[in-house]
Amino acid sequence: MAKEITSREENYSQWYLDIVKKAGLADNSPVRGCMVIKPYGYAIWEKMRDQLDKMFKDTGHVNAYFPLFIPKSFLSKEAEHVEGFAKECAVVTHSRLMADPNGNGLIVDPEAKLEEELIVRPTSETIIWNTYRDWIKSYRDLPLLINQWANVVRWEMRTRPFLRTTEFLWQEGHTAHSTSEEAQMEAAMIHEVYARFAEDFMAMPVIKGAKTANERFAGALETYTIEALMQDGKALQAGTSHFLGQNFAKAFDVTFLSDKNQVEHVWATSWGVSTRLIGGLIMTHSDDEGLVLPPKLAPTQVVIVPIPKPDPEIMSVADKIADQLKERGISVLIDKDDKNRPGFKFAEYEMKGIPVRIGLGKRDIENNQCEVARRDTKEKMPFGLDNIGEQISVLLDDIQENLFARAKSYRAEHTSEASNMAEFVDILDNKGGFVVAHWDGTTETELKIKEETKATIRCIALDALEEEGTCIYSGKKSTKKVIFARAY
RNA sequence: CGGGGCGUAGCGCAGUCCGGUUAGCGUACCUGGUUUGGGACCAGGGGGUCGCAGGUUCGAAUCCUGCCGCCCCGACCA
Repeated sequence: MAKEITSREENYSQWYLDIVKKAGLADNSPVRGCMVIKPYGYAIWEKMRDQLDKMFKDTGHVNAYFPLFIPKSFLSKEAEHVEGFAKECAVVTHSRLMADPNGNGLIVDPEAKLEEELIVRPTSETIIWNTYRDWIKSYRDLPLLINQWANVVRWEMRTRPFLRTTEFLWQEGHTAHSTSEEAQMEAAMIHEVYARFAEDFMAMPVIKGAKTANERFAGALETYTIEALMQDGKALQAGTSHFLGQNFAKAFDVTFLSDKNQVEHVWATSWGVSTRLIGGLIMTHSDDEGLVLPPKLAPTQVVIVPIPKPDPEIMSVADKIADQLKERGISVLIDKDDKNRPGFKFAEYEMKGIPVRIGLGKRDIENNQCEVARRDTKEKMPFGLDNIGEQISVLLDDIQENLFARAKSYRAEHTSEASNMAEFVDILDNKGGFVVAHWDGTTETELKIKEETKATIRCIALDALEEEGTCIYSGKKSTKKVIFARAY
């Protein structure tokens, strides 16, 4: 494995690509815009998935699976939805290949053209709502709380590993309710679940807010978002939860008989997070030495490195340490490699972001101790071997908290207020980060600001104060400040 | 799709301007030895349709024509 990664200061974007590659998270693939997620990257996704899945189930949801392909006609049933996704759909037109009569390998068999073309799902609202029509007859069938773990395809023009790929993995929740209020509560509740996951597990602070009409999901009445700030001062939309009103119910004619024997359309939500979270995780915590992972999502939390190399005496002590850690549910790897020297291994494990490294040599064993190094601060300290399990457990909690605190203080330092356009542009160009400013509430102003500064309204924070002010662009009246940033 | 850049060993590159033995370097990989508390050293070894297809030439990684692909910046987006 290569030794050097580009520093963040030199080229942030290259730094990111280097981390993805050299920490062994993903490789490019022969297919444009698609990546191979390698075992280590996938292990992180599995940790995220398992935790989120638990949170969804704890809030009453169940998993199901719907088809990858969607009949083309479905997509056009909800007008805004089709407008939002039509430009980035992969389309299946034929079902068969044949040998080229001219001898140039394989060609599409023109005889095998499909009656109705199929869309590879960019999201599953349409096929799911088409199915819900048959599942929902009575208010007693509601609420219907379903989640699916799946891959989706959006034909993006520019891609970056994890942050934006043509195919990506995600979960999408699709719920149906008998009242508007209940659906809105569901969307808000999931929004809260996402925020808790981001902060408590990813150690990534997020702002909870609502999207403006312009930035809303195609077909939604309200889109809630969690917005995170990356180390280069750009914002990342990390998860969204949508209140869809009755749009999809009407488009797919999904009705139920209420307890008052009235036919009504159901109310809907949908919500999702994707492998993009891994990109957010990387850009929130990692440094010029490599990946930094929060202990709660690290596939391996502790690695034990025998020094200078494995031998029976050291390995037997290492096994005992590992047993004590495993008793506490800590995932631990004992390095059994006898080829590389310790210094090489230290650098490798730092590159992979393993939160805690234990160095164990004869000298340590004589003193009944080991050398413990934490990835987040790179500090090293001796730990006694007695009650090592408890000490490491406390340390892992401390690392988790420290990463969150560090990210929060970065965000605080990179959140500014602007009272006019000059200040606004100055902050964006020279400092980056979130810029809090008054906005007149019109899409027109929002688009002008985007055009002139490349900054978008990330969200209207849920906890934004009502206050009189004037829009930084138009000078018109504003009732609250909103959060702007340049974003991924 | 616009503007830049690049295709030579797994990865990173030199060689191309000005054609000429067997295509080279670093790293990674394999073998042996000495090493080992922060990215070791020595010796030996394997690995290449020089992006593809034509053309010019006694001779092409190098010159000409066409094509393909990738990366970066922008518009679009989770």
